Amino acid sequence: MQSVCVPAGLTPDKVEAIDLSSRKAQVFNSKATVFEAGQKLSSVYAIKSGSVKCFTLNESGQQQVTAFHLVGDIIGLEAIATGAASTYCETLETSMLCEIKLGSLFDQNIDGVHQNLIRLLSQRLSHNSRQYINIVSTSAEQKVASFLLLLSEHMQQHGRSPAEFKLPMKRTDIANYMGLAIETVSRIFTLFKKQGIITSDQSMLTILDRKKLHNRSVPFTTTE
Amino acid sequence: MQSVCVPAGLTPDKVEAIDLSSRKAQVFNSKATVFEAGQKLSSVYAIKSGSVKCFTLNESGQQQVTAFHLVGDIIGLEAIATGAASTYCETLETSMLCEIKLGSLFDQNIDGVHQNLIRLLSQRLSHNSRQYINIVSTSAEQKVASFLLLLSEHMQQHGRSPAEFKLPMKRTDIANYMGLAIETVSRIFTLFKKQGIITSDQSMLTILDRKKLHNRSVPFTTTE
DNA sequence: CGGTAGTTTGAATTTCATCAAAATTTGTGG
DNA sequence: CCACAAATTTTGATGAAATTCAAACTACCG
Repeated sequence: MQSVCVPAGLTPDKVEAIDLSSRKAQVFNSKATVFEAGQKLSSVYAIKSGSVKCFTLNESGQQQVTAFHLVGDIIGLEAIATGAASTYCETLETSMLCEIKLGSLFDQNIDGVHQNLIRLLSQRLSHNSRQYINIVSTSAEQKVASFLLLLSEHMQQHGRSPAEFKLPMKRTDIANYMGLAIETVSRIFTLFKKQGIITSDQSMLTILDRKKLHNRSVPFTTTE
Repeated sequence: MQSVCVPAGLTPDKVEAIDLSSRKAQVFNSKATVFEAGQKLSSVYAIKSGSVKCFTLNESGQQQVTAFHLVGDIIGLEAIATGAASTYCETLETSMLCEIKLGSLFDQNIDGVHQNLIRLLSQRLSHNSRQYINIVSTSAEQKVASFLLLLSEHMQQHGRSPAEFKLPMKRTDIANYMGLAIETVSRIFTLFKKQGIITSDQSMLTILDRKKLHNRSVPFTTTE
């Protein structure tokens, strides 16, 4: 998961405080487009609730998922340098996003917003690096285990249960994101279920044995 | 390759101009440690010449390469948020690095250095995203082709020949970075040689047929 | 020139993708 | 609230791709 992190020092709330004119959150239906690749973008968006996926399209229209973002994340940061979005971004469920005009972050250094933004971006780089390690790992089992643990951590950091949460994305998206076939992801889920590591009721996931899950995950990204 | 990019608006030279006291570049021998994971870091480093690899270590001492950085890159950006390096960083050859104190970037917004740093970080995110796509692609051949093209682009952006350059890293490191076995990387190199796409004399690489190489690369990351 | 590190090549094995079909879940209209 | 259709997930069988193991070969360094 790229940047499923609490943006320390630049929480959505703090950022919103900068630009009062755009503090109101907008509601997006499920599968709504937040922005498109190449689109001129002069804002970033804080996710107040819900979740989104970011992806690119190749010439034959196939998706490649590059990131999932959940509550508390800020999206569109990649567009600051060029002024244009580098990926498509679509809600995975009904979501509330708060638009933050870049001008408000750039023009004046109110309340140290520059430093906060720099820290947020730096933090995002660390998270990307960690996610990179998860993906590069050769075993599909490790990839899926690490993916679930990262989601779980994010939930915990946002005051939710790390043991029980909803997976907003389809298996297809997970598979695509992890560079695996959907069948492989499915098989690993059933394997973990049989081994009593997780259970799932519809899209609710329960981590029964965190330790075992951790043992199956990528050894480089140990936080616990 | 994470961030093999010209940091537009924050070239090493520009950044150095901020903090005159630390403008002098230091020479690092090959295989020298620039910083270690967990080490307190209050500077970033601009690569004036040479190259480095960043990696993590797991409990059994195995490396996982997370990035290569070449001339023109700035390293240590991931440490800004936490104040501590998140990876080890080692030179791949004799290199010259220029230390840039973070204080000089943070304290005052001289010459819009804040905005420049923000742009640089944002740009890095885009590059990571692109590299992510290269890695997630399922075919080993695509991974290696994309890797070579990305290196080539970086060389061009730094005024060097995009068709002929030195690979500073070992096959082992490339394989590790791409999540492949070293034998697989080797086999793909020989395949590309047999097909007249590349040649290599020792560590010098020559791209003979850029178009073919591009056809073999990941379809999502097309710049050309 | 000899020894070590690094690379290449071949053969056997494992892992994962693909294809096909069944089972389950989700969404919709009555 | 239920029934039906569509979408998604699961499961099994097969094949392709990449890893592993082993050994030979080459470059590099004192």
